[in-house]
Amino acid sequence: MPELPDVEKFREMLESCAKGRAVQHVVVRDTGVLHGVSARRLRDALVGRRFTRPERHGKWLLARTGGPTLLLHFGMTGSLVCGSPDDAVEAHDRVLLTLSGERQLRYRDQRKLRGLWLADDDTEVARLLDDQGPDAMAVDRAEFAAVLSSHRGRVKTVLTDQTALAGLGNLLADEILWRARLRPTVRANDLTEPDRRRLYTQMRRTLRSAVTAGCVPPRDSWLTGHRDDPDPICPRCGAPLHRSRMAGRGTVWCPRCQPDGA
DNA sequence: ACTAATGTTAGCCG
DNA sequence: TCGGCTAACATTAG
Repeated sequence: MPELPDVEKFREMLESCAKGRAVQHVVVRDTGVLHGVSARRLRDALVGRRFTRPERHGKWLLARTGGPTLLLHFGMTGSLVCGSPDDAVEAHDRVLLTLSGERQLRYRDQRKLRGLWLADDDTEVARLLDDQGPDAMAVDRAEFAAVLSSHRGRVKTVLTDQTALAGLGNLLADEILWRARLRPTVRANDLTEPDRRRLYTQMRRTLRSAVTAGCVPPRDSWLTGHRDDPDPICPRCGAPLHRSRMAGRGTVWCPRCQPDGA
């Protein structure tokens, strides 16, 4: 599930659920999601702290407290749940943070591909996010163009490379390229100036809608609404969509709408 | 039984 | 150094 729009939804949830509230209890039900921090140190660092305004960079969520920062990454199946301590605990609830005011935050994740990190200060936050490219929501057109021009790989690979640009995942990349009428296999540095402008515009439009929806919505008018169909059809031109594999990820595109750049 | 799934990373190769 | 590929991580659903 989690790409930038999902993580932004978690950020908004965290802000409304936890901002200003103090951590009363920390329960780690599965230490497999902790990275570089023990359950004891996590508890000692967080209990008694109050959450301040959370931030997001790419697919990372930063739960700030004014002291240490809890960093969350949701992998492919993670989510953040805000509820009551009385809610039934589910099988994949890995970490529970009980907050003042009868609230409880939960890091829920089936596959445990990523998890939780703890940074003692901003220096350590910066170190953990050191390899991240500019955030896809915040990047300006010039910087975006510079990212594309400086990579010789395929444009889809560049869009999903978190060190080049942070936030886009497999679904968003396919969706944005389809809207911009660019084939995922074209070389990023072969894009023309109009290509780059169109790609930037469509990235912004797609992100704006997806952030409003809180996910990459599988709407009928979106490519994403059809990628799991048995015989998918392009919702724009009716041509049969193509499927392939790029960098190990399933890739869907329209051979008619997204012509070979050459 | 086999495959793919919205993520990331180490290791290998050219 | 860069880009591309594969396996691995852990788990479930079709």
